[in-house]
Amino acid sequence: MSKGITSRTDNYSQWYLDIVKRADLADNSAVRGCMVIKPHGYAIWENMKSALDQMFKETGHVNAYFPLFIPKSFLSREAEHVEGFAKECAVVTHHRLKNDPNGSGLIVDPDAKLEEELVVRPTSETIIWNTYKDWIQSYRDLPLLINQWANVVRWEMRTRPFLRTAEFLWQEGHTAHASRQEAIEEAERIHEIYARFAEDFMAMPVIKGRKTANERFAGAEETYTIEALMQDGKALQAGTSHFLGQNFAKAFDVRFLNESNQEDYVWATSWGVSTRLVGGMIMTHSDDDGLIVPPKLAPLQVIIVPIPKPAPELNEVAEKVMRALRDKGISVKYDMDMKNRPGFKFAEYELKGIPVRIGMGMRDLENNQLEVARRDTKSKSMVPIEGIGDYVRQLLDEIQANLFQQAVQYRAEHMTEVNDWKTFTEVLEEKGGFASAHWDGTTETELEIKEKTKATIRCIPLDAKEESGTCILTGKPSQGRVLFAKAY
RNA sequence: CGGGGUGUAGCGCAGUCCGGUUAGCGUACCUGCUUUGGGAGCAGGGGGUCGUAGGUUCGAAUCCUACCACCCCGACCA
Repeated sequence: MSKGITSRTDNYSQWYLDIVKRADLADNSAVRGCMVIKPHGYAIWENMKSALDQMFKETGHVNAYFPLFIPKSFLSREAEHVEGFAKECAVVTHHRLKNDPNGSGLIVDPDAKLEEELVVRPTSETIIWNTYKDWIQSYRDLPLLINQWANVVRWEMRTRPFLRTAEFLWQEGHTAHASRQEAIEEAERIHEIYARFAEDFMAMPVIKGRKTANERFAGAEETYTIEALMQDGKALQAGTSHFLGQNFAKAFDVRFLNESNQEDYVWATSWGVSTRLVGGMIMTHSDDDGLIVPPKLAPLQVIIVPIPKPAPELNEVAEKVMRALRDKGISVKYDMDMKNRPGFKFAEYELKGIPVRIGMGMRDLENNQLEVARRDTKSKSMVPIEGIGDYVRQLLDEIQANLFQQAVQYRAEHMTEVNDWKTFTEVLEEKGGFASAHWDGTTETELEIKEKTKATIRCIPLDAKEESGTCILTGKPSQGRVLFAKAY
């Protein structure tokens, strides 16, 4: 495209990289696999963060902070957990540098070797449960509902901005409960919050479901997931919430006395969403002209562009319009830049995904009206200055709703029930999206299907109806459909 | 880690095969003038250890060796 964005049909992953770059969301950094999140990208994450944080607080959670470094021995306490993460850990082995005696700059001081190596957290279950052991004595200390906003490191071989980076930002909740039931309810409550956040704020429809044993979090008894569908037909795991049973309590010896003075291990959950959501947002809504941000997450909701350039009469009206919008809780900026012409600004703000643009020239003022353009449909209308606040408020809501509706429709069109192997492979290969099919419930079959089609079981939907059928691969009996897709 | 590709100005590239004055183009940047309702025009100007380190040569962006980084496609993963 003229704006330097590869079209989605030509090369979807290049399009994605172009959007990230041209919309000023992130840069590659000097460190392999790690990105610099630029102000515009970070502002979107901040908006996600504050909405989620509020939802967590409303459900009784509090924030805390645990160390970046985890003693290596902690990681190995829970057998499945260590197996899941061992392959992608950054390890700190020394604590000092010194000048190379041979004069070739700094070297690691061999005398500064750590007695116990430290792992840069890939997730914090182990250090947190080691701490909880000291905090929990009785059922009166429960439930313990803690969340932390942090960075984590997973040494990925292949990275993509936001979707998979070696270091990423996220929140991880870690809760402790007196009963199995209570912990399961907590995991479900958060699952629900994630789904609501994705749909209400990101305008990204998600399917709520459970992971199969094979796809489950290392160390969990049950993993709940929200799965979204991207515009290229691939699925994105957008958030997971885990019921951890007593696995970590046993590994870290976290016991409590219940009301009948009996000792028991506590029940645990953990749950997280990450900067990956920014990638999900991009791939759910954006088009070949640039980024599209749902109004509720937009760093800036409305931009006012003076035509052809700032002038006293225009500035005065802009001030008035901004007051009217801010009264309605809308974020707005007036572009006072003298350097660029309107056409340039239009393109630039479209690239950055500002939901609404107001164009304002002398001709408009004479008619007491403004040109209001919406980013999602790119349509423009002339709107009376009087009542502009209410108009834009309503327009933003409409944009938010429209983005969601479009995504819902896309997903509906890419949700295919299939009953035979041939159609199954064709759907996955050509049409993309979710293939809803019967599965015999075994990991062997799941792996064989992955081997043959590159598709995985994204989830067992919570709302799946009971329906007997036969496995798409083996023909063995099945009690319900699961969702297959190629995934990010 | 396998297969392929690319490293030359902030960004995008040509030049490399076949070594030879001062390394070039677009864009962005700076100055001035004219412009201004969908990425303005003209003129002038600044900006380069040609990825890094060795080697060959009178002479290397160009040839040789090693290394590094990034991108694409696989295997692994949120």
